[in-house]
Amino acid sequence: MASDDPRPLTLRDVSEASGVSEMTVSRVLRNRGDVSHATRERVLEAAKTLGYVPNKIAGALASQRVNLVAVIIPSLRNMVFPEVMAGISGVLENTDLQPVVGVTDYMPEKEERVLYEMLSWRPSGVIVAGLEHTEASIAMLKASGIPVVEIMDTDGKPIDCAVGISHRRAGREMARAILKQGYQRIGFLGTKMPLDHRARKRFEGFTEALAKEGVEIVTQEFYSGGSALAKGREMTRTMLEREPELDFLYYSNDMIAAGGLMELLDQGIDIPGQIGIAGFNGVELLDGLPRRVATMDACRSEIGTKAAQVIAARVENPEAEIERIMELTPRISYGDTLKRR
Amino acid sequence: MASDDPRPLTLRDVSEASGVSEMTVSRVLRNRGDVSHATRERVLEAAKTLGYVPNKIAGALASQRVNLVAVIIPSLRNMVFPEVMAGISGVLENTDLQPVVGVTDYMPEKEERVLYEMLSWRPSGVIVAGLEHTEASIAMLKASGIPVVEIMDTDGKPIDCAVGISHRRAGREMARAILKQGYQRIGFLGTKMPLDHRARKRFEGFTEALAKEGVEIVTQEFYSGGSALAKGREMTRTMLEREPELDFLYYSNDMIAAGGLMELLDQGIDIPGQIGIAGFNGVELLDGLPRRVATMDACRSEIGTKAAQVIAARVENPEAEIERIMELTPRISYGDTLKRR
DNA sequence: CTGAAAGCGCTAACAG
DNA sequence: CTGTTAGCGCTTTCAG
Repeated sequence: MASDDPRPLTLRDVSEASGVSEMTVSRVLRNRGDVSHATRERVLEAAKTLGYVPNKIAGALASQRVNLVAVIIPSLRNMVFPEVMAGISGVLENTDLQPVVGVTDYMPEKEERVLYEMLSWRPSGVIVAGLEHTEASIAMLKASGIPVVEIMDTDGKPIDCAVGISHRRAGREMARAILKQGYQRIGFLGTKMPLDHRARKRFEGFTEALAKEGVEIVTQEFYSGGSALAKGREMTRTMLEREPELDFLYYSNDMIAAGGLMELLDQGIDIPGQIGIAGFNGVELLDGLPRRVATMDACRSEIGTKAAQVIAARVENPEAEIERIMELTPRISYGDTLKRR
Repeated sequence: MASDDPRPLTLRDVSEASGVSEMTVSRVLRNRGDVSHATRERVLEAAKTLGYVPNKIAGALASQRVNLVAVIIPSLRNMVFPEVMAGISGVLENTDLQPVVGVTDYMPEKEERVLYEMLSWRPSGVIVAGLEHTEASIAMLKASGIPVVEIMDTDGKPIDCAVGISHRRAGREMARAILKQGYQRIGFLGTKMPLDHRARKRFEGFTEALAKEGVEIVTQEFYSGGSALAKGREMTRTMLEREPELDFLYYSNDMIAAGGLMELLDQGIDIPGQIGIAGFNGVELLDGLPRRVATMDACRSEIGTKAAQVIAARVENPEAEIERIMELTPRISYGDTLKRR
């Protein structure tokens, strides 16, 4: 323990120290209602010297208001989510709302637990990644009566409202861009994550758009765990050994694409002439690589920003109109690894 | 709103629905005290069909117990911190404690605000990065009467206790290793972050150990913002143009070291013969690079684990002995970029 | 095994 | 401008 005083300070202590009623002390500390300058100073002085920190638990219970926004995401290790968080924080910093993060590790049951835990603090709103949840999670969210924004994905039916991109469309567009440049023998490299619905949807959109042009993926490879860069490299090597005729590699994220780039360069393969590659996310990291890998921006920061704005607006005015689906449009960045005529 | 019922459910609703007193319902829901099987079933049934989520705010106020651990870190964008978080979560998942993250952006005043905000929820413990805090922050932590673990750094005086590594020592050891391999004309590349005390301490330890052998850094370069990989590359190019005679580059983190590696390889420089390089942190990302960059493990995960264990133990038993400074010992990984005789 | 009463520390709603 | 009175929804404590 940093101190041995067993009892934390209360409003009453400040009240006694300053000779002002608890109620007035409370007013001063919250900047609510009119308080004379003199009293205010006395209270502030007393609070400061005592080192009083208000008890939000009691405050929240009494006022029935909690300035917390629950943010539920699959992981913090994937840079995508910290970037979304940054967008959210940026907006909430200008309000009196505060984000609280929960991590699900892509597990629906864990999401359910985290959600239950979070909702039991009666937050003012929830931002949750994805549109796929357990029935119980959906029931809880619906019953909570607070604004819920599902983020990152718009391919599905939101509980309340959604901000994101269509991953199916993203996959389709990348497929079209690749075909348009004349690539024909395409391999896919991704994560072994049945529960990463967004990756799955991109894959589905991708194969679907290829199929429409009569093209099929030649081969595919999936990984899980480990350094994404190393895995991207390994999978690329394996895949090329098996299918030397490939002329394009589509990676489900930029990190493995970067690993693939390393491998191809090592092998002295001409990019994008002999083989083209593309990833997904538009991560900043790519900037320093020997080639600018083609990718598609996932609009991470905008999604965070928009989601937080929606929550803030709804908290401000619960009657506000709601737009069910806010779809952002990612753009392809061709870089140097997807040839352009 | 996901629902239009204005009033969230209370224990009383479950009590009425099940015909059992609120007190007994509370017992069932918390698994406390003996309740007959029959009553328990009735209560659980009622709670489930109603979709009741307990109100922790009220519970915490009444019981004077909050199962939250405040974790205060400078940033989520630097992979180091998510990894520490993972260590913390891993331990806390087996307790009834829950981490709540606050981000300071390396700003002492923001740390103070975040801390105030967090402490006002009366958490059971605090884990905070670094040993440098504002006076007010220190006062708050001391007055809180809860366990405080300062992490990542042990070069200084902890408020309560600390778990980390000595960055000064880390810098010194790397300097010795470099000198020992015969490198003499050394450049330093780092972040322009006066407030990143750990980076500063590493730098100080580094130059100090060089000085002891009569060696001085030939040149240095600092960056801020942008893609670390790209910056590492740029700084390296700039530095080599200015000082072509350099034979070693010490980078303050692995990302910029990786960027540097890219640049050196591009220029066809022999690594580690003509120029050796080293970074810091031991990030997983390095695994996929064309060369294994020399680095030093920052013990990120262990720090998180240990810190959480300390908190859990102290919450369990507030009288427990405390070890003021728990210093972990990072090891140099030579990789392929720091020659070994 | 179950229930009734009394708060936890704060704020809403009134009175002055 | 300041104070008083009732709770917020739960748990603690003590009686059955």
